[in-house]
Amino acid sequence: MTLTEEVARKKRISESTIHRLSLYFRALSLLEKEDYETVSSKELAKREKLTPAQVRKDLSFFGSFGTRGLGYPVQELKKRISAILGIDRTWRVALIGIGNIGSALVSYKEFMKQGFNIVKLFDNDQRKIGSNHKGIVVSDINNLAEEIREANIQVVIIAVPATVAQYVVDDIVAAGVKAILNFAPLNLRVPDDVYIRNENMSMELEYLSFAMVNNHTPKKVR
Amino acid sequence: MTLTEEVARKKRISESTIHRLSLYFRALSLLEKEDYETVSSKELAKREKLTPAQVRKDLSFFGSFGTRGLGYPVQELKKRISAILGIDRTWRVALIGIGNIGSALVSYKEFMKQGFNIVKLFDNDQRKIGSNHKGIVVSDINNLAEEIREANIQVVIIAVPATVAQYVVDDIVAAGVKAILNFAPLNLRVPDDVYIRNENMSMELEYLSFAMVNNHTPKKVR
DNA sequence: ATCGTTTTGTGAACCATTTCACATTTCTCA
DNA sequence: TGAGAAATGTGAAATGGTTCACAAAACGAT
Ligand SMILES: NC(=O)c1ccc[n+]([C@@H]2O[C@H](COP(=O)([O-])OP(=O)(O)OC[C@H]3O[C@@H](n4cnc5c(N)ncnc54)[C@H](O)[C@@H]3O)[C@@H](O)[C@H]2O)c1
Ligand SMILES: NC(=O)c1ccc[n+]([C@@H]2O[C@H](COP(=O)([O-])OP(=O)(O)OC[C@H]3O[C@@H](n4cnc5c(N)ncnc54)[C@H](O)[C@@H]3O)[C@@H](O)[C@H]2O)c1
Repeated sequence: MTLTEEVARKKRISESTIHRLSLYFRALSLLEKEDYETVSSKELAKREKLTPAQVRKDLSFFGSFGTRGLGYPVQELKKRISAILGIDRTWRVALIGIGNIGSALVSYKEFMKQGFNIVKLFDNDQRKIGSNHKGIVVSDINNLAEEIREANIQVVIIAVPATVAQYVVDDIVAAGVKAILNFAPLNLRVPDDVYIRNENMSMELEYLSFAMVNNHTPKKVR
Repeated sequence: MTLTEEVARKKRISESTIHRLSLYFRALSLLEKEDYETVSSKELAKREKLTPAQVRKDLSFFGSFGTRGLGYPVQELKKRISAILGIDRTWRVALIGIGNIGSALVSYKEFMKQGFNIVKLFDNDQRKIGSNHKGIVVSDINNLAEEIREANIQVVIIAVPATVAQYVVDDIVAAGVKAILNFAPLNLRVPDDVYIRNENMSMELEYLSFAMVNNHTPKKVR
């Protein structure tokens, strides 16, 4: 068990903290490009609309990375956070459903930059199977289990219609995949040892709608 | 001021509660299709991986919609929630940046179903301006302010490269738009009276990565 | 070397959200 | 009509997350 792992278990790092690590990582990437050597919790907070105390507390869960009076070393902190998030490596990703959203995702370069390499595509449409997207040939969903295992896939992105998503997930789980990012708007059943996250775009639009109709003044904006 | 508005102000409804209303709405739509007349907080909770107490508490912020011993009337509750969320009406939406993700979003039927009608498209690429997507002709970004006002746009979706997103947002804000959904991976500056939400896909992948590397056992899964 | 300034790291206090637990209501069936 | 079962609605307790406030550390200027 790594140190980070130990910490995460003991202190029960919250989902919000993890999400904010993503924000810090993004801000640090920019600061690095802008040739900053160090950055204070104040500046980091300002850039992501958070509070300095929040930044320091989040980081303190994982160690003590800063220098009092100076701030945090940009490059070093960025490396540390990427290690904590597990994006200091590459993950082998498969994408299932090469339709509207699937095709967009294949072309999304940010994923690759953060270590998520899409190396397999699957669909069940004969017109799509065999076609080439960004150098990857679309495989037949019927060969899912076999090809997932052969290609050593660790993460699967689901971009199929909601009506078939549960069947597809069942197959993915059976093939041994433990991490799933789901774009279909429904709650998928998976065993306890499989991590699944949902990307639900309607939710954010509905939040905007609620805010407008109710004149909502939330304590915090994400 | 509506009743709902009053409630939202006084009790300071949390972001999590609002997000869960979206989940309830989704579950109720399905229950309606399955011809359920009523549903208990227990069943609703099970379908969205929440607790019955959570469901009841959330709903109780807005009124008392159920019948003891019976549960909640499916159709009625669905209507109530859509009124609370402000999706019992249509919103006029413009989409800016008709690239990979933009094109996918234009074709996404769920938005329309929930009252978000994409009625305007903008881009700055001459090859795209004038082209037709799902019956909508792409406008020149240079006419943004004028056309946004003319078309009475209330919500804007941003799908342009991160490098230009701030400029685009500034123009949108100047045109009087008060609600923005942003897909570019950066924190955009907007005045306090403008609602902005970010859709950040890397965040969820990074969460999965963190979970795998750290053997994370969160209290709650979204 | 010392002083004033800056900024981290972190318990403790505070605040928000979730869960508990139960009185209350309604329904069903005898 | 009454008894038992089901399930809501909601204060109160428990838990979890954020902010405060300050001691400690490091730096730069003199
Ligand atoms: N389009 C969007 O912008 C958008 C946004 C958010 C969420 N989503 C969700 O993403 C999913 C896909 O949406 P879309 O607009 O890309 O739809 P789409 O119809 O364009 O694409 C779906 C793809 O899945 C393939 N497919 C169907 N059944 C399959 C199966 N059993 N195995 C493998 N592949 C199969 C189809 O051949 C098609 O290529 C839907 O669940 C949708 O709700 C879409
Ligand atoms: N592709 C994805 O799956 C994906 C996923 C998540 C987020 N995003 C984000 O969404 C944004 C768009 O990504 P994409 O992959 O669709 O890129 P893209 O390059 O395919 O599309 C961008 C579009 O914006 C247009 N554009 C550029 N400058 C403009 C301007 N000043 N005014 C109006 N239009 C302008 C371009 O002509 C192009 O059509 C990026 O910020 C990206 O990070 C993309």
